Amino acid sequence: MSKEVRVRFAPSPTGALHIGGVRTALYNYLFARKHQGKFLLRIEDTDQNRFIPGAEDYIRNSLDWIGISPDESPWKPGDCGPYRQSERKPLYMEYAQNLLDKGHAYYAFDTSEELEAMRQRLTAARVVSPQYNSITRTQMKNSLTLPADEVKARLESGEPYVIRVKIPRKEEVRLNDMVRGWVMVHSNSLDDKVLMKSDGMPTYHLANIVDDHLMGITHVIRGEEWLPSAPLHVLLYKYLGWEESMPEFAHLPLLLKPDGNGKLSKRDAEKHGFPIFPLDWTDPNSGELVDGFREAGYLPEAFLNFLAFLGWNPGDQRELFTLDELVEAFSIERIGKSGTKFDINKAKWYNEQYLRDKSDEVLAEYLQADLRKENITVSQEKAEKIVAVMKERATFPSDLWKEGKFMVFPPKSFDDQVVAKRWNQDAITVLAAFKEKLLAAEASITAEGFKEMLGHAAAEAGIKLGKVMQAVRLAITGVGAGPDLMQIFEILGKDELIKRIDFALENIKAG
RNA sequence: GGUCCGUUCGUCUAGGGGUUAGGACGCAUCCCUUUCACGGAUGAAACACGGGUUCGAUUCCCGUACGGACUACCA
Repeated sequence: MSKEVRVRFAPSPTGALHIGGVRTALYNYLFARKHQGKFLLRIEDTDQNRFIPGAEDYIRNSLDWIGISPDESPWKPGDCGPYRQSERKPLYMEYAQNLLDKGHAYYAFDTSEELEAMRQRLTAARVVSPQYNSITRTQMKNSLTLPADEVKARLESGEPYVIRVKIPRKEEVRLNDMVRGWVMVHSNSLDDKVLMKSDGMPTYHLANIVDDHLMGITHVIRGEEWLPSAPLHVLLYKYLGWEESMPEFAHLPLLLKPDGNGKLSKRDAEKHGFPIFPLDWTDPNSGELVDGFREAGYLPEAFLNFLAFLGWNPGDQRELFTLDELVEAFSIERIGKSGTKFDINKAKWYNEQYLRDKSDEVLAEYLQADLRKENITVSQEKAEKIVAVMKERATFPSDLWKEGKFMVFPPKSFDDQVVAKRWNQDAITVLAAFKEKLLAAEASITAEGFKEMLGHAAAEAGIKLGKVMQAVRLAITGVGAGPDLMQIFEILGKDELIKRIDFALENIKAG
């Protein structure tokens, strides 16, 4: 039996968690659950300049919202803590030193100005890729070019330095990606990446290898943007002597813009008017608010289902999956290779499916919440009746109220087009007759009863009901379309109907 | 520019040497119906291009084109 599967989601707390990040987290979660493994969350906050307060909570809340909370995290530590890289700072130097000792890394003292000068020089010399590598490092200020005693002196004097990996000049690095198969790259296209920064923090490259190793990570599932640096990571595992336990890699296809091409970005959300972040986020610096799926009315189960299908499919024709069903069906082999354009229509469709699946009782709660905001009180019984007839046409819970206001408020005006087309003497006659019947009727009438009464009113006047039905709807709701009218009658009740008929008869001008 | 990755209906995708190239969203038409919606039915709609390999290629190989990612003391 192989060892326990352990995967991690490792976001940077630099702002709102992008939807692509949420998907990465989801796939990690699904993979872990599928294999009875553990899903951990590690905060990659080695860049202290980019730290944004609140971002960590945002990540936590986002994952909680869709029900994929990590088994181990900063707020639920397991045996491999701490789970924030900033708190693991003392750990990394040991491994950098190990690399230094083995000759796989070296000290570099170049200032950012010197680095910039080097790049400009190379660019001017038309070097195809100006980088710090096996060629250029011979002309820079580092422990490979400087005399040993000078290196020692610089280090002892407290001069800032970084530690760089020494990439071999000629070596083929290969890795077997679970999504893409064998990927090969020549070491001469890699550069001597910084491993330890001058502030004593590791860079992502060192930290992720050390932490994944220490945390027993078996599979690294991350975005495709990491693929180019994966060979470096493979090299690092090798140099650290961890080749045997190196995790497997799976690089996920990117989420693309809905129009044209390119990576999905915040701009697209603004441009198209739909969210690309799970929850609302207020930038603490600019105060700018970006919309979240949750606040826009997406149900977590719909969002989850939608997200799961962005780059993965079960191989059969099912579309609707609960989290548990996703776990059951998930496999990395079924993740696609190509980038995925973001289609908000599909997300809406998922939302409609899940919305309709909810009980009237639950839906009534959404309605009641909206009603409370407007200081309107209706009985739970009535709220449930309203949502029962409204839910077939709602995309978001807020539509229940937005589209169903006539259930509470009588119309003040009437749709001109419908008036022009349907409002005529027959309609007035039937409505008047219907009102008379209502006046004489019992207090409580069912939809069936209303239908019968209205039918009689029309028949007695010698008018076909179908001819005036829409005019009746107009009189009662103000518009020409909506749910079953008799159901509406039942919800409104006899007295309210009489009032509305009176108002309509007095206020609608014949077309 | 360089390195790497990718390319089936508008979109998400299934498939994979011989298929009427399947499904879903969206779109259109029809049915249901008191309207709209739901639901049902039907339809339009795709293998980027060029060479190979092969009896046969959308499928395998190589190019080309196009797209993307990466190319920081950011992750």
